[in-house]
Amino acid sequence: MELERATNRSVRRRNRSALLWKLFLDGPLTRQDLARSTGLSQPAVSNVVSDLIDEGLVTEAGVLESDGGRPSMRLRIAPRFACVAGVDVGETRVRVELFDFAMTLLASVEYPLQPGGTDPAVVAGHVLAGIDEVTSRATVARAELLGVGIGVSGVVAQGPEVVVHAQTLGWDGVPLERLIRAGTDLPLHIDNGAKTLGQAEMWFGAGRGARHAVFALVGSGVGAAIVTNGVTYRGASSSAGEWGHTTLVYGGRSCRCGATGCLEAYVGAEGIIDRYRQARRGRPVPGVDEESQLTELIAAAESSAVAQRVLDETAGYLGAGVANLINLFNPERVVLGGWAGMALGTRLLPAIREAAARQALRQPYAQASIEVCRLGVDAVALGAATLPVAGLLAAGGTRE
Amino acid sequence: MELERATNRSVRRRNRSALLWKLFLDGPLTRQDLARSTGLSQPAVSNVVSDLIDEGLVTEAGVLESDGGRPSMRLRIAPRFACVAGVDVGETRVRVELFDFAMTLLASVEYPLQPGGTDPAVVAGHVLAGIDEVTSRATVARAELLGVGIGVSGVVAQGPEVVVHAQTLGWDGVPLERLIRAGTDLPLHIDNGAKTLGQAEMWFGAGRGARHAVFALVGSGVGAAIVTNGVTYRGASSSAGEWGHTTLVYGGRSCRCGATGCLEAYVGAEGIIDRYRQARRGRPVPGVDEESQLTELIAAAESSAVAQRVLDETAGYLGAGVANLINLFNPERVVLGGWAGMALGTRLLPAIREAAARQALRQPYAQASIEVCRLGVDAVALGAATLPVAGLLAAGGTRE
DNA sequence: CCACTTTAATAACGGCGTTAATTAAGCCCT
DNA sequence: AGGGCTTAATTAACGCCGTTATTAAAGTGG
Repeated sequence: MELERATNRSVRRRNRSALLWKLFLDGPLTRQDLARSTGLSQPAVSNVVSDLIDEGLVTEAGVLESDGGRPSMRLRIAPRFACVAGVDVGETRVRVELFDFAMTLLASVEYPLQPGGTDPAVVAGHVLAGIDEVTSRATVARAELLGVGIGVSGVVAQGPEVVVHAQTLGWDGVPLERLIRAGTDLPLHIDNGAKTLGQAEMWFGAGRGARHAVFALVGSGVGAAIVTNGVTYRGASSSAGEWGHTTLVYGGRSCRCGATGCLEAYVGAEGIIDRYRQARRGRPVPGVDEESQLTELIAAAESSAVAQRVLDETAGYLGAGVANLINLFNPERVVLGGWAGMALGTRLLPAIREAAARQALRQPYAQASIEVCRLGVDAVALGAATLPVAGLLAAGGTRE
Repeated sequence: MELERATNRSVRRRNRSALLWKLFLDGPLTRQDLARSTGLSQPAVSNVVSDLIDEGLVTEAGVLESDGGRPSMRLRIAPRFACVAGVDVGETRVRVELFDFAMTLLASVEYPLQPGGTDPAVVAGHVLAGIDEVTSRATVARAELLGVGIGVSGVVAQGPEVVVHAQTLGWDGVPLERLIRAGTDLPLHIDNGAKTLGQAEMWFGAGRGARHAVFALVGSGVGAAIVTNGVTYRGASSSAGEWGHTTLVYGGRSCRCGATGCLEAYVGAEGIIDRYRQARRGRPVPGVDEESQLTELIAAAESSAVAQRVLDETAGYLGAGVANLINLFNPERVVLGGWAGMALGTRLLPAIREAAARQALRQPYAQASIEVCRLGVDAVALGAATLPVAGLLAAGGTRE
């Protein structure tokens, strides 16, 4: 347990934080709303709010209509208070986006990556160039930039210095933080891309309002973000949620991670396409890349029994994988995302639910709804950008 | 996020809680120790401590030697402050234990259960009778009893009223809380037995000092307790950690839960023995119950290649199951427990580690140590008894 | 017995939320 | 237009509680 000590000042910090979170997620709200929902007294709310307004974190935004009685003032997070950058280091591209404090997109750039091995220094260069690019396009000064959040598709090990392991990028122990730090002194928040996407869905998408949710991301790789008690679960070294490499078929297909029977080897885009190829007795699947091949498979399922069977099997594997998440985490919500997950989701959702119902225990299954994500793949950058914001809100709006 | 408001009073409650936890887990300690470790000023510590002493929660316990300077006073949780009862509702017995506030065992009783279907009312009766029995044996008055913690082997769904689903007991939706509540007005804390055992190991056993740990329990059934950030993770309806019914062998052996390929069907005692029986071409395994049959199997492995192979396979399955926990939770520690887990553990640990290393991702695997539990099977009751204590400590020592 | 050291307790101070009482700012009705 | 009513926001008095600075207590060693 090991609680931290509390002082009188920490009371204020905590209440500032509570009001800021509330306004950020549910705003605009009136002082009365805040008092009611937090349980604070009205004077306390007024006091804190007036500080927040003075500091530019919050602004008044028009009065509400009233039918008798003084009309109440709507309060909201000040969009102009600061900006944040969000970066998506994906398998095929680096995408940098700039947001204001209300998470409105101000500008974005994208740098394609060569498939296969990618030089970490090149990626770091793209990140730095991207930040320069979006800030200059939106004419945002360095001082207005609160921080940079970076979502990387791979295992992001937090420690004294963030180190990234990403098989699909050919990275093993890349000190990405150090590489980027060399070019900027902005606060950096580096995290796994699945986790940042989960964060985005949590705040603005299918996760809103849930305390316990699991975001199952299916793309070329397979990962998950686990939100427990409203907070992304990271584990000892921040690599929790590696769902794709859990064993689903003991002794089964070999996976690029070196193990056998991993979920990813069955329901990752590559695995699906490879199973389809095998079902076609080795005939290659038409399409220039995995994305078009998967589209081809889904289209073929309308007429081809073989394609249909492959999809059915995919739903079975995916459903069992989801059932494992439900049994282990007992979430209120399971959200299916990732580009392949979205492509499959709408079509396979009933079959996935059915398979999950078969494999999960009844009680936790009944507690969980299984849905498709709302925000799409670009949400990795949005979620990454929430990291500095979350840090500031949690600290009560004071940059330490 | 939704933080709770903070008031001046909550500062004191929080600091009381911090000092109590510290004393409870690491005591005895001096006021100076407390000030140093919590960061509170010395007067604040003295102030709070003097309240706690007045209220009987803490006692002074002798002075420390000094070589110059006033010797400091050792402080400890007062063992006589209150008592707690811990109950283990297992598959074969109900065990009730009574502890003082320092978790020293004062008395215990055990009531055997008929194998197969068990009447919930009978169990509730045993619990109530057990509480009467241990309190009268230890001559503890009702008012001294802080509460009762109950660990049940099954899914314990927290809600407005606790409901238990336990296949091995033949229970489906049993309102155990209501049944027990009918016979007592003591504060009741009902939880899954694996979780209470994990709690016990966390405070007094193999989990001490870890922030992120997973307790893998293997008995007749298979379960897990997941501790994240020092707190047992419960999920939306408190049924998180149902590791035994995660799919490990897609389409594999059928499990008593109705699904196929569950981990429990392979490494639960029943599953192991059944696999051994099959390997012996159907010849039954000698032994009157699962426990002796498993012992027989382990003994046979010394000379029999068949038995050896069954154990090796068990280690493989178990290792893969542990690898899944490591990939998903990224714990510092994985603790293997349960009666079958302990019987197998010492012998199979190297093979389990090896299998886990094969199936888990390298980075999270390297973060996790895999160990055997320290406290044994009776720790379910001990862990259950910690529940009322944890509640009191978290509330700063005030019964709400 | 006195100098020195370390622990524990007081005292003065300041931050902050709470309740109760005002003040502000609108609607409605005559 | 202007009182009466309602709701929002601010001000005032009060009390809790941790902090720093100071003093008292309780030892050792020469």
